[in-house]
Amino acid sequence: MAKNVQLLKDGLKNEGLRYTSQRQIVWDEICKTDDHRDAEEIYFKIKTSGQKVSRATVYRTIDVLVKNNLVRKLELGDGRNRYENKLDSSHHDHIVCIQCGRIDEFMDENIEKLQDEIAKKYQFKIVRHIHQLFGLCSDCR
Amino acid sequence: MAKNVQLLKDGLKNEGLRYTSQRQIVWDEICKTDDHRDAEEIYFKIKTSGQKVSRATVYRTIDVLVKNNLVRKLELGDGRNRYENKLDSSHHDHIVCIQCGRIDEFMDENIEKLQDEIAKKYQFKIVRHIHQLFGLCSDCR
DNA sequence: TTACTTTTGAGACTCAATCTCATTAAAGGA
DNA sequence: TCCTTTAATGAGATTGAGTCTCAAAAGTAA
Repeated sequence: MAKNVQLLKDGLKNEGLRYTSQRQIVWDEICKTDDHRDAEEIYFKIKTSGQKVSRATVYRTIDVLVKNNLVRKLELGDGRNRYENKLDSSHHDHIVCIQCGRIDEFMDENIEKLQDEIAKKYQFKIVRHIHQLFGLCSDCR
Repeated sequence: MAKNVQLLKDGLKNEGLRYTSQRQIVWDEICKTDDHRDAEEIYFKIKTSGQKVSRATVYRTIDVLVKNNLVRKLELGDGRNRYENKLDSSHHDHIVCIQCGRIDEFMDENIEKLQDEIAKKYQFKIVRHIHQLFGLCSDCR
């Protein structure tokens, strides 16, 4: 856990941002699980644990963490963004069950390479990408 | 244009839905361009053209068209869904400029195949997918 | 034409997310 | 340690895309 404190402090310092207890609380909460949770879930989890961080600060802090590469933002297109810590996970994309909501992660070097080729062909400089497969998982099909 | 009328009538009939002038107006508007527009843009375009279709009906009709495979829904994760007609376009994904908003389309058979393999590996039955590359286009980089 | 059922329109409502602005609290000197 | 400066926070208002409600209007089949 001390590791997470340092990670956050360093990340903030790099951006010229201040280290605050609220930011630590939000970052700790996001580190607690490997789930893909939305901002409201994270906010209420903190709230019900008795710690006091306002909704606005939770949202603002998550943005800071995303910008500083500590948290990955997941846009599933259902109007709620999900977040996951990037503590020890490398790049991956997602495969989502439309029935039960289960989210698995996948990564394919070949697809990454093909993406780069497409970017070159269209003369785009890629900053990020979204690749999500939606369907029915083994339990739901 | 007569073709579009028939397409719509057939699509609606297949679903046991009624053919109405409002649905035709929305479908016509979506067919007018190959842009990727959001529901509000489509609504206001119809409104300023002097035709009377309510916002609720525009949204409801777009849903009907998406469900009936006449329109493709594009989720860019920015809180506004975009729509494009599927008149004569085959499946494709999108490459989006984060600076100027330009949206190009791409399609790669190899990526499609790799996706199928991933689905098999995770025992998912894929229903749809989202694959978007975000970056700077040749004019903006 | 009638009877039935779906669709429409106007505006209220939802919900995630953002904004406002007065108050609080880091951080870096002196 | 105490100031001073400036950023961060909290409470609640606001935004904006999208959905819902329900009475009125309009397809559809007989």
